[in-house]
Amino acid sequence: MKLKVNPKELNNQKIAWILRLIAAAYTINKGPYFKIVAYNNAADEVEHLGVSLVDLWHQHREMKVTNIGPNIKQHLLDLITKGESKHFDQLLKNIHPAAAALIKVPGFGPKLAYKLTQAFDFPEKGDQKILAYLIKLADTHQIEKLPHFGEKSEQRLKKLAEEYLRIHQKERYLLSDALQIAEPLIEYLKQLPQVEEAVVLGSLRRRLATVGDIDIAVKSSAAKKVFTSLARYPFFESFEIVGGNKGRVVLSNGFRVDVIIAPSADWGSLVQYLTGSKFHNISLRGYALKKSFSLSEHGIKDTRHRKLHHFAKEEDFYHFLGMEWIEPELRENRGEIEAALKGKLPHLVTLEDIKGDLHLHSSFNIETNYDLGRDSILTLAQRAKEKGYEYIAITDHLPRPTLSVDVKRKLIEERNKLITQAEKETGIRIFKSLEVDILPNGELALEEEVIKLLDFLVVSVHTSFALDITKMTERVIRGLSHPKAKFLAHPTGRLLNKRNGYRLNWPVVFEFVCQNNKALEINSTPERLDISDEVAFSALKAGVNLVINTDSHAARSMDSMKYGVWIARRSWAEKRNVLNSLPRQQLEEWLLKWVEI
DNA sequence: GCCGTTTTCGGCCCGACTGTTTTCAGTCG
Repeated sequence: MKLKVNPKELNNQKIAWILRLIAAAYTINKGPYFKIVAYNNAADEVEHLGVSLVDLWHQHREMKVTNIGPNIKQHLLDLITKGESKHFDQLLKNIHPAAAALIKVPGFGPKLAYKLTQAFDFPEKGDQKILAYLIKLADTHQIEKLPHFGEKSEQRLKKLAEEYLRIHQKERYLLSDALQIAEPLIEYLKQLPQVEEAVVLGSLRRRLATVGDIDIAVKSSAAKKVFTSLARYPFFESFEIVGGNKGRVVLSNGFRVDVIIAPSADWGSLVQYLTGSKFHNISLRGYALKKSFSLSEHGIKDTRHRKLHHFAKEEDFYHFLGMEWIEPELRENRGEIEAALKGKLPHLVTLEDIKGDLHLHSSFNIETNYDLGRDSILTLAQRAKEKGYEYIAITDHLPRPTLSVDVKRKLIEERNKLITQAEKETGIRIFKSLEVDILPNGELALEEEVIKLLDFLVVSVHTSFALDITKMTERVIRGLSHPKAKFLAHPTGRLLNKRNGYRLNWPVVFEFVCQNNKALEINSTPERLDISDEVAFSALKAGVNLVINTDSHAARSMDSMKYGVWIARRSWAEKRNVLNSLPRQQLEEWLLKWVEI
């Protein structure tokens, strides 16, 4: 096959996919093992990069990325500038295009894809068509005739292909949805007499914005009884036991839950191993290996004395390696192992550190084109009080632009009265604010006469998402330049599984935010979680301050704060990096200090 | 092909599961 890409549509995801394809080509061609590893490492890196590789090149003429050395870099530049790479095409020469489609299916590796596409006359284009052809081959028992294949593999491949067509193309699950499924199940398991402990594992424990499936570890020495009880849990579509200690459940809503049983003696090792991330564990093993230790879910093996050390507690597993216990949110191989060795891990911000919510929508009828909130200003303030907050900001959407300034002013004055009342009634400090649109040219969609009635402004982009990266960057910077604009809300506009969000030139935005005493929001709405932890991680490195808000349109949604805090923790945020962890007086000093730019 | 707390050469994570064949290859997390 030949690789043809449109440089304009080249994003990190596509680049990662191409790098994996090259790794697969080396595997098929029995190329050197280290090249396969190198290309896969490069793909992993690109996939987890906070910035777009293509943007990096266009803006700075550089591409300094771990695991991308001079060679891979040159090939990628060929793709970015010419849309093709002679070297890649040479490697892919004997690979059928259908093989590239087949390896997207979990369970299909390079060798299998190669064998199948060599043996049969697959269509060249269209993932659906290619998989349909595979299913037809299985149905007509063509595959089992091949050497090293049998009836069971044939049926397995068919099942994998069908599952991919049915489920896998679907989106990942939101963190919030996954927790709503996992938490009752954990409670159910914990109640069982044979169960000492039950926790979530994997990406859910590390609090990723979205997760592929749910893994739960159960501490028990009676696996069989646990499985029997598990099979009685309501809303199952199917239940099967995989190996001796693992049960796989598919819930009626399509969610997959794996339940792994471990005895208490090895609990720590197992939980460490299954929490991941894969990259954290690889890095940890690499470090351990230098000290002649081999790590696994069973414990730590001293390779010189062949002695296996067992760990009942995860903390002891890390301590044995001479490092601090690492918070699950940090386990992404972003330098946490080095920090843990030096005893310099960050003291991550917690939900209890949060003193207020600076992005809330009330039900006050402000004559806006956008959605109103469901609850009154007073209700929001009361909820804030219950949560132990010291302050909130009411940041309704702006009034319709077509209204006269007079009408707008009257609306705001009326609303200000209600805010003052609620403030008196609850003792919560309530800032008078609006969420103001930044127009495509960077102007704010609100007149100065109205702005002066407000304490500060939340600014955000709600229209014209398609501007190019340079124009969009100028736009948000100009919007943030208003002295009363204190932070950019949902800075990329992404909607998880639905919309990628616009691109910004982050170094430029970071610098502006730092130098002008502004902040970036982590929006805690489960469908947004914007900015991402990757972007927040680089933002904090650049010295940017964060605010974590819920953007609630109902009092109940104010509980979503935890999701934003988790994203902040994943980006290494400490309390001092999060402005709405400040006590009221200090927060006011920041929020109400307007500096002309 | 890339990297560096054994740093410019030598080494690159680990074990389980599955299906096939009977000692291993392929894939996954």
